[in-house]
Amino acid sequence: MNELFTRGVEQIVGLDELEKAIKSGRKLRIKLGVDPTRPDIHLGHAVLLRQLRQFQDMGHTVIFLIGDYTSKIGDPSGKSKTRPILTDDEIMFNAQTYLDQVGRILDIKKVEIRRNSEWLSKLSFADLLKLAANFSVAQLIERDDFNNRLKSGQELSLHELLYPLMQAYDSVALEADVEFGGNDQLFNIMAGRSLQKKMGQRPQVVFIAELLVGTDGVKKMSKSLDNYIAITDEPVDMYGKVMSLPDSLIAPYYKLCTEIPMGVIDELVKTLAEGANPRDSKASLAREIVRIYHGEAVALKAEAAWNNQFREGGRPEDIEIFPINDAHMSLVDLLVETGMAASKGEARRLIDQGGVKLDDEVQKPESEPVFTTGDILQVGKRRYLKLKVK
RNA sequence: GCCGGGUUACUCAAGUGGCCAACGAGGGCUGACUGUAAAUCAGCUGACUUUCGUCUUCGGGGGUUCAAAUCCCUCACCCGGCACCA
Repeated sequence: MNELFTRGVEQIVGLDELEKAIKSGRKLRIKLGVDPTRPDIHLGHAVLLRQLRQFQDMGHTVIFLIGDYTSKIGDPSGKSKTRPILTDDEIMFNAQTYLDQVGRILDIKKVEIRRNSEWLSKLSFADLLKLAANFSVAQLIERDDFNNRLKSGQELSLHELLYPLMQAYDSVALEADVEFGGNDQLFNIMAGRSLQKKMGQRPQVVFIAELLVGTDGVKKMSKSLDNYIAITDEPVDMYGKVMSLPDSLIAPYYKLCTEIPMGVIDELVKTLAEGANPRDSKASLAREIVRIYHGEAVALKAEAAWNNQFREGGRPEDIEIFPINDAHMSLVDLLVETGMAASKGEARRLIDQGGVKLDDEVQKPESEPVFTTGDILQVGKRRYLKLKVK
């Protein structure tokens, strides 16, 4: 219970209010807003979603707010550029994909799903002006991204300036008690808190989740940086991506991505510091994470497959079969035809560099193999094809 | 509408008439090493060609020149500023 307010939490504004409310047994309305721009949910999002799940299990109501209206504007959060405006179809598609994935973590049947077009589309211009009167320009441009853009002479549209206002109004419309978000959402969520106050509502508690560092070990996990582990990743990929993490991320990932008790994690960190092999703890981390999203049996299987392929240098179990017509075709052509190389030039390069194997035998530029059914073509460390001569 | 700046390969970014298939960085790929798909090191990273070499590429189109990413004209888009309109 105590961990609920600390583990994976960067900041809570209104912690006292939250504790009191929970003690009183009141059912809380917890808002999570999403701009349905990119559909892949990854472990970084999961930190927050899993926290929500805990609240949900305590009987509180999670409100999943799809920013269908606001996404037509484009949230400026963390963006140096104005986002493109999405079409209705794209929004609907992304939102559905999002919901499907969220269902792996939250009990989606108990989630209240709302769209902010429900109320935002009904606001008149006069309503908007009234709302806008609650904020000063100085307050809005205080925000970092806005400020930076102004200073560096970049474009900042008026409609973007209004974004925090709309998100704040969402909280009013939903009568949210708590709003969740990453730290890039701090400003917007705070705006909601103060607008609620001004409009005579109980101000929402601001719950900011900790950021998860991506697989590169440096930047925050995000799809656009391609350093993410999606919760829909194939088990073996998921396992492998965790194994490829820099050792320094073992503890943070245990803390943010699993429910292993903190005491156990601290113990683990200690043994690592004393020289234990990080691989072993990383392997159990990988297994645990795969287990959460795919189940125990699959996790064990993924581990076995990964060990076989990468630790023991074996082949993966299921190799795709590629049919070829001519057993005497050149290796270069074969590589291009199978898609292992994008061009003949690239195929030659791969061969020159010793990256192409046929049945475990490194192929030299001058070799002219004759292919037979069942031959295993390998490019690099992890691309395999089984040939089938017609 | 006017003035100025910009548009270069996956991304950022150098290059201002021939030495440019185009510096550099990131990314990607391959190899070595490793507990690892990490870190580090090395090589590669437009297409065709065994090699010599040939061809296409620097926002689009047109032109000048023996020769253009580089000069001129024109069009499109982006960024500033100014003006016009309120």
